[in-house]
Formats: sequence, C-alpha cells, structure tokens
Amino acid sequence: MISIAIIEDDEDIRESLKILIQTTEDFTCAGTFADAETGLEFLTANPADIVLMDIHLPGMDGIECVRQLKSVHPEMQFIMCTIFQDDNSVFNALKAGATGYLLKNDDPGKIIDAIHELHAGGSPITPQIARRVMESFKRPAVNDAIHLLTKRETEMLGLLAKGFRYKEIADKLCISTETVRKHINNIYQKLHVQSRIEAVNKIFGDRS
Amino acid sequence: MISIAIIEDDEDIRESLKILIQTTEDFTCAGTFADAETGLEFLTANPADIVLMDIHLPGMDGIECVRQLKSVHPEMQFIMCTIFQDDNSVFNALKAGATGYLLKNDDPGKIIDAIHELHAGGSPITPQIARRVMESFKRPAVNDAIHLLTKRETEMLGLLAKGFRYKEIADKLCISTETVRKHINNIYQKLHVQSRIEAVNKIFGDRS
DNA sequence: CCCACAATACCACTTTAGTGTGATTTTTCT
DNA sequence: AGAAAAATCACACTAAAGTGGTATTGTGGG
Repeated sequence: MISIAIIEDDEDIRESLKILIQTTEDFTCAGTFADAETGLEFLTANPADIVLMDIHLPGMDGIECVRQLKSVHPEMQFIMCTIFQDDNSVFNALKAGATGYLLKNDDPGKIIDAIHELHAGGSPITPQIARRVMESFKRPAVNDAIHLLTKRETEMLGLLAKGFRYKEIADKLCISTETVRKHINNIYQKLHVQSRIEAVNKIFGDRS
Repeated sequence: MISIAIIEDDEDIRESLKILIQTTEDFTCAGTFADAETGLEFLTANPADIVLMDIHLPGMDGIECVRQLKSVHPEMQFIMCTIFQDDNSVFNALKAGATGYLLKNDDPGKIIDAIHELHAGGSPITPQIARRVMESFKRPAVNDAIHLLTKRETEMLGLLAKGFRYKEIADKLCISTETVRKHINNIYQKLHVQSRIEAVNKIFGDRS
C-alpha cells in the first residue's frame, strides 16, 4: 500500500486527486492540504510515501516545501504538479529534491502511471526536462585547461584533489617527494595558480 | 535534413539502421562504421548531427568514442544503442556526453521518435535512467555534517573552498587572522579532518 | 640522429597552514 | 538573570606547501 499526500490549493483539483487515489488499488491517501505550511507541519510528523505537490501555492511555494520535507525525510518522494510545463520551476523543484512531475491536465491514467513509475524507482519527467537535468549534471566535463597537463601531472592533480600530502603521493607512486613537488609546481605554473585548492577548482570546477 | 552516422559492429543491425534512416524523411545517413576507430577518424573530419553509437564494440568502446568525439565536436549528439538496458554502461555513456539511448530491439518507430526527440532538444532515456541521472545530479545537497558548523564557520568554509588565504579571509571579514585560524581549527575538529581540501571535500563532496 | 619534453631527483629557502592553549566579549537560549 | 554557545584575539610552535634553480635519463617525433 502506497500512502500518498496531496498539497494543492485548488479545492476541485485536490478533491479529484484524492478520489483518484482512493479509488486506485494499492494507493491510500495520507492527507490533503491546501497550503505548504499545513502540509509541512503534518507530513513532518506523519511522513507519507509520496507527495503530490503543487508548485504555486499561497505563502510558501511547493519547491521550498519539498526542500524542507526532504531534509527531514529524505526517503519521501515528490511529484510536482503544474498547470503548464514551466521548465524552470520544474528544474528548480528537481534540484530541491523532487523526483518527478506531471501536468494537472494529464489524464488520470497518466497520473497513476507516474506514481507507479516513481514508486518503482523511476523518475516521471519529460525528455525535455531530462535533457536539462543531464546538461547540468554533465558538468563542464573538466576544464579545457587539463589538456595542458601531462598524464603524470593529471594523475598528481587527482591525488591532490583527494587531499593527499606530498609524502603520501610520493609513496603511492613510488617516487620521491621532491619529484611530486616538482610536478605540482609545474601544474601550478601551467594553470597560473598558487595553491592546491585553486588548481583543483580550476580543473574540476568550483562548488558552493 | 538531419545527418546521422552509425557506429555498430553487427552488420545486420548496421544495415537495418541505415535503411531505416535512408527511408525516413528529413534523415540522411552520414556514414556507417563497424568500429569506433574508423568512425572516430571519419567523424572528426566530417561531423554529423547525430550519431547512433553501439556501446560494445571491438577495440575502443562506444563510450570512449563519444568522449573523444564530444571533445572535438561538442555540438554533435549521441544516442547509445545497447542490446539490453545495462544501467551502468548507459549511465557512463551519459556522463561521457551522450544525450539519449535506445535498445536495439526497439521497433523502428521508436528509434525514429528517439532521434526526433533528441533533435528537438529532448533526451530519449527511460525513467529509470532519468532517476539515476537525477540522483547523481542532485548531489548529496551538501553533507549533513554541515549542520555541525555555526554560521560563521560555514562562511569560513565557503571562503576556504574558494582558495582564499587566512589573511584574505580576515581582511574580507574585518577580523584578525588569528580568529580565522581559530574558526578553521574548530571546523577541522568538528569534521575530523586536518586540511582545507579534506574539509571542503567532506562538505561539498569529492570530485574527480 | 637530435631535440624537445616528460619524468625523475636534490637542495635551499620562504610562506602558509595547522596545532595547542588560553582568554575576553557577544549572542542566544532558557 | 544566568548558563551555554559563538565569535573574537593572541602567542608559540610544528608541519606542510610553495618557489626557484639545477641536473639526469628516457622517449617519441621530425
């Protein structure tokens, strides 16, 4: 039995979804809420398996609500519901922790499918959204600057990135720490940086 | 007109795909190749719009081939072809730069659809693969360990991650470098690390 | 064959980072 | 108001990292 909660401000849609879920085998409705705050409060204490979450809500929006619930119950799954496919909102929702989404005017069968798909470990999203996710995930592939480095230097950089000391790198590669030092110096010159973390950021990309 | 190249070692499949493409409106076949090396050489000089790439090939595999071609022609798109849905290979192919994939026993219509979808800016992948991509993209959102840190410490860590020296951080925040040193020491103790890069990796996640 | 480059190694020296301890002030929470 | 946590500063010391120069060996490309 999959427990499903609904957070949706439009009463008609909310009730339709509720009925749809209640009349579907294996699905049970864990509660319906008209705003993020109420839903957040209830679901924090009584987690559901899956939440159908409207993106546009009065007060706190659905994306923020996902973020907060996800931080408390990481295993809870979210499907975002929107009127139209606003790529950006959906994308942000995915970043916040949602796993899928559907359009409010999708037919009931599709909604049921999406929930099943999600519960089976899939991610109900359109190819367009998939592409955006993929593009942002396929991080800048590693900066072009890496081509400036030799094989050995690249290897060094990898170990540097992992936080090994010169001595440890030297032992690992069976060379002297002086050689390690030299290689790393060459790397810094090529990349125009003067510390380990700058080199790593330059090649593998910044975070934070 | 969309030009499509095929790299596939099985002659029957290769020819079927070729015929499928040649007989479809708007599609033209830019060449067929039985191995990655030949395809790589030709396509480097004569880029196609889309490449249907087998994953398992004699010699260089399709994933490496994608990686190399993508580095030379970033705009070239790739659809991986596999016999069965080997999640891991597909996932690696996506990391290497492929945008979609299909199964060799998908029916012709589905193959045509996938190509159109790709060309239209979508990403033909199954929900299962989408989920994996999403999960790795939605990276641990910042390690839980960060909750151990105070506001000021988190701020420090952010600057540390960017590669600022203690002195620079001190100037930026108008405090003494001794204070900076102290904060950072506290961070290291809380995270059980003993260097800047380890702390950064612990919180923001490793790369490479 | 020779040159350029990569990889190896050493030394001397400076700077930055990290450790240990202690103390004062400000905030925050109860 | 009072205790706890956070933020501030200082000093002494050690360990690592980074800089600059020099030299040898092997290897691949012209």
